[in-house]
Amino acid sequence: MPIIINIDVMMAKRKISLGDLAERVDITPANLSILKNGKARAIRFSTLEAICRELDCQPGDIIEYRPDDTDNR
Amino acid sequence: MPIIINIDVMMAKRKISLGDLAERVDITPANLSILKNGKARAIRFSTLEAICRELDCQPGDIIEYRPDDTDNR
DNA sequence: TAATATTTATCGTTTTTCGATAATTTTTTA
DNA sequence: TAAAAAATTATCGAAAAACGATAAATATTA
Repeated sequence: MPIIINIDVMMAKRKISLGDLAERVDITPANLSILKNGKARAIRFSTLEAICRELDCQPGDIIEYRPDDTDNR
Repeated sequence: MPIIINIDVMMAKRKISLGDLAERVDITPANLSILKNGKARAIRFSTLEAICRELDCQPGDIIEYRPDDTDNR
């Protein structure tokens, strides 16, 4: 799946742990971990909003589309 | 909800209609319309991927977090 | 105004989030 | 290096939501 989730960089910038971010986003650490590590297949905008709010960033900072090389158009 | 979906700009850039984009993304025009007009509450990464692929853009080009003014942090 | 495109709505099915929880693994710290 | 803490992974069930199919309404275009 060439949608890449990268929350780690912003977390490092904000110096916030997964546990703390989970608490502020109001989601369990287990579920945030799943999302953070690219195991989720979708995301609710309410969750995305909370993450962006707490990390003070844009969706584009944590979600990337990386076309695979076979997909040249 | 301060997550703003803006697919129109990229569609205009690529000169593609909603119907055509829907077909290429393999989703019904009705559902793409819902997504495009901010009526959806979530998105599957598979759908986001297909949209980015067909519009040749990044998630950040079509999804924006706009904090509301009461939300000053 | 007629044709076409888009939006809105409803229903049912399927998918997926997410909580709760526990176990496992990794990382940090003393 | 051993213990503690944090993060990851897994499972189950409930709730939410995507999405298809379809039709109707509205808007746009020719």
